[in-house]
Amino acid sequence: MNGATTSGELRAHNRVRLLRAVHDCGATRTRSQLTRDLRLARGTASVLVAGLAEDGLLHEEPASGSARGRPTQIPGPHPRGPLALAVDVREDAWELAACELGGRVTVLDVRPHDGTPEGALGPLGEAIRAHGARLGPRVAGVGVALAGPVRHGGLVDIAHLGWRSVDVPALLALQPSPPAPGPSRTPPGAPTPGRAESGAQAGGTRTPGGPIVGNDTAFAALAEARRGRLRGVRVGLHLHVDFDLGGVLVVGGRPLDGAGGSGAEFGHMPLTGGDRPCPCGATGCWSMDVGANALLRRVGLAYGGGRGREQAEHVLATSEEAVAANAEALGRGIAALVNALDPEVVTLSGHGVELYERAGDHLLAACEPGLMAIRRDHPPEIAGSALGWRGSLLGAMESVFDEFLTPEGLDRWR
Amino acid sequence: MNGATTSGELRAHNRVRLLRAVHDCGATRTRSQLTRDLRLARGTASVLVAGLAEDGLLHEEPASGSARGRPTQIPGPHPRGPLALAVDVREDAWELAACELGGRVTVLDVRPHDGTPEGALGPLGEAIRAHGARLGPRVAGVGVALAGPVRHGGLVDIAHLGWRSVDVPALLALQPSPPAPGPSRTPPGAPTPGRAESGAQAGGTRTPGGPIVGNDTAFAALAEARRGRLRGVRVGLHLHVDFDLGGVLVVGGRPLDGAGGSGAEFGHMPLTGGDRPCPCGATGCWSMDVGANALLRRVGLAYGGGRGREQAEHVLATSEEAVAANAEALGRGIAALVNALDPEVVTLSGHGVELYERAGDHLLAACEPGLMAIRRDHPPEIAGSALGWRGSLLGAMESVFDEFLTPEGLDRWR
DNA sequence: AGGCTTTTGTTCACGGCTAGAGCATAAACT
DNA sequence: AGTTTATGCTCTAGCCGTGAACAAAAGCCT
Repeated sequence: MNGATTSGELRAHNRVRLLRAVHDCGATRTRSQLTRDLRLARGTASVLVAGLAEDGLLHEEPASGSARGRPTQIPGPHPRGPLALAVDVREDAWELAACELGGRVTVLDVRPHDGTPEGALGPLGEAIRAHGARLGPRVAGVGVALAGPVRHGGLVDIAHLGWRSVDVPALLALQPSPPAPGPSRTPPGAPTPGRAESGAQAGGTRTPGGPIVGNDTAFAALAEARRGRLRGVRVGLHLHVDFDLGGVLVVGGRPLDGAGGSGAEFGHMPLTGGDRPCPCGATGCWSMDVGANALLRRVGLAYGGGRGREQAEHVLATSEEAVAANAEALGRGIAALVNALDPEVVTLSGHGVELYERAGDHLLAACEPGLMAIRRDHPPEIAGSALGWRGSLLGAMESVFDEFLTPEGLDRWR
Repeated sequence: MNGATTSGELRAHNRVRLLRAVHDCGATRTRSQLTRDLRLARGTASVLVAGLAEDGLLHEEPASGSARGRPTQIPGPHPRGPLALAVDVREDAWELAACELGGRVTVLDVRPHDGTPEGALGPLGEAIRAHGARLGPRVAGVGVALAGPVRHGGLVDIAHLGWRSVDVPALLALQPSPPAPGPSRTPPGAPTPGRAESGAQAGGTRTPGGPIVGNDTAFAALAEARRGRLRGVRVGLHLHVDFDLGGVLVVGGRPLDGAGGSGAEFGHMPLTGGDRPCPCGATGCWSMDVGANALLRRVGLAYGGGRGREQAEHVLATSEEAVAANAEALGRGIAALVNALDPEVVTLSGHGVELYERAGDHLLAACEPGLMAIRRDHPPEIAGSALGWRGSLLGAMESVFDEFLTPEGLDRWR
């Protein structure tokens, strides 16, 4: 990603590499293993670990198993080290968790809400601020997953809930308060040297000092890339089925966000030949034919507005026909995307896992004829998510650590 | 991209950065400008330039304009420096060129061919070998653009020409001959330390020691990203219209290739609701409705097989109706891709430029209703390519320099 | 139990790298 | 002709990772 050009940046770069390695393996590997993984000299690793422990970023504990030589230690999260606050906001409830380096999750709060921006985000903001005050400077950042396209700056649209350009950071009241008027330490005209200027995040967008707001599908894909079925996969396609369908390409371990921050919208391509108007404003979107809303519509029940999760699950469990129709629509769209993008693996999360388990044959049968001949020889593997419904929350965490585990992020730590 | 971890890699990394900067600016910037661009100390730049000149990679010439202080020099290609051989193979002819660092192109040969693999690639291979022998060790690599999906290893399918798994490196006879039996300097079991193992290229695929074979659209997109309208654009969409339609996403300056090397196939998604079987094996592909073949079909002329370029150009110039239909199909597909991927700019090359000039209103009118409401506020700019029909050739060059301008690539230079 | 082997952590001299200061150079400006 | 300005060159200082030598801490063998 980056590249050090001076000796000083070298050190910073290797600190990041080491912390990232600890985080990515879930704090399971020993110091000597990490030394080999990163091709460091033992002396270098020694200095790095000592420095990071000194800075309250790492804490070594004895490895449990015992081998032949001198016992090694396992670097893990420091007891007073950085925490990522992660939130998954669904159409009907939200969940808030604190995550250590390495990925251990502690759920702090789960609450249902009424589907309005204020009803959902007001209490959530309070909860975040309360926990933030308690945890103090340990909070390295806040990541928020939402079930709709997110534009840069944190503006969110959830068409079927009636959210239009909802300013999530503002409603969460997590914007840093504007600088108080009066004498300032730094003169107003002074440039801020060495400050990273990119606000782009893999799967999320950040207002400076505020939360990283991202699409749930993109975050689920990010988690899948780091700790799930897409780990080590160079090009993967992740599809998240909830009330509707989200899809995003994962390249080199990160989901692609678009120019405006909202790129995880494969669901809004007309891949299944339908002509039904979509709440998004376009027509015949793939997303109209896959997901809980499509299941409910298929059996003639009311749908939309983020209601009916139980009913949809009932349909999923009982209506062979509705499930097959959903799976077929899913398969046809997958074929189109596989043609275009040639992913190595296609992963399904949310209801996608059940759709694939219960009607995988329908899915594959609908996929096959849509593939180019050259794709049929080596079609991508289609697999259920390894993370289930937890993906979006984990992805929100990863987005925070992605920003923290950089030379600039670490610079801000104490 | 990469990241130095030791002091030695640091030097290699900075050598690459400097050469890349020279190449990317087309050898137009002065040494002092480059020093500032790369945030190097003047002393460091001095050492680097001297080293690169010593190695026959760079040659400084006095800057033409004159300013106040001591005159500075412009680093450019060394007269005996590396050359990229670049080839654009179309359905009916090919073009071979030699390219210096900085991007100056010297066309070496242009020849029509009969559309068969042997007829096209046999003479081309001869030409490449002849020029390769003449230029000797200056040849840093060979890049070949082809009008069809390219799988890793250089297997190419051009459905409408009847090419099926054509082994391009073999037909070009550019595979390195197997090592001669007998005593070898390096013992057979000895590992090759520090050797890069990835064969993946942005927009191309390489057999070790052989040419980099890539899709023409992907190469055109690569060129557009480096020297055209997509320069500096984080997420762009490039569409190349020739006999049919190719499309690829450009992220961070490089077109996305898929897992198997062939990712530039947005043309083979069913975006326009057609049901015509496509030679690719799928049905209703977007590519059926855009391009020279679609124009010819529209007016009832024979099409396919890579024939009829002149007729298609005539239709393009005269048939308002056929052009409008093409432009509308193009617009509808663009809307779908913009929804899904949120590009900052959409660029058109090949016939796409003329389609947009002659029927831009039809294109935009067909695009608009397919967009999500949130995309309509800030739709991406749609622009003709800055490189015209030269893109694929230039992209083939860039793919060679992308591989050469790495620490490993430079290591192999003398 | 005691010595040996194996593996890892620690320390330190060494070479390589870039930054930055000071000086030399070469043009334009006055 | 002297001054100003921008750049190139040279050298020292400081930082970094390497790798070797040594210390430490466990298992293994007799």
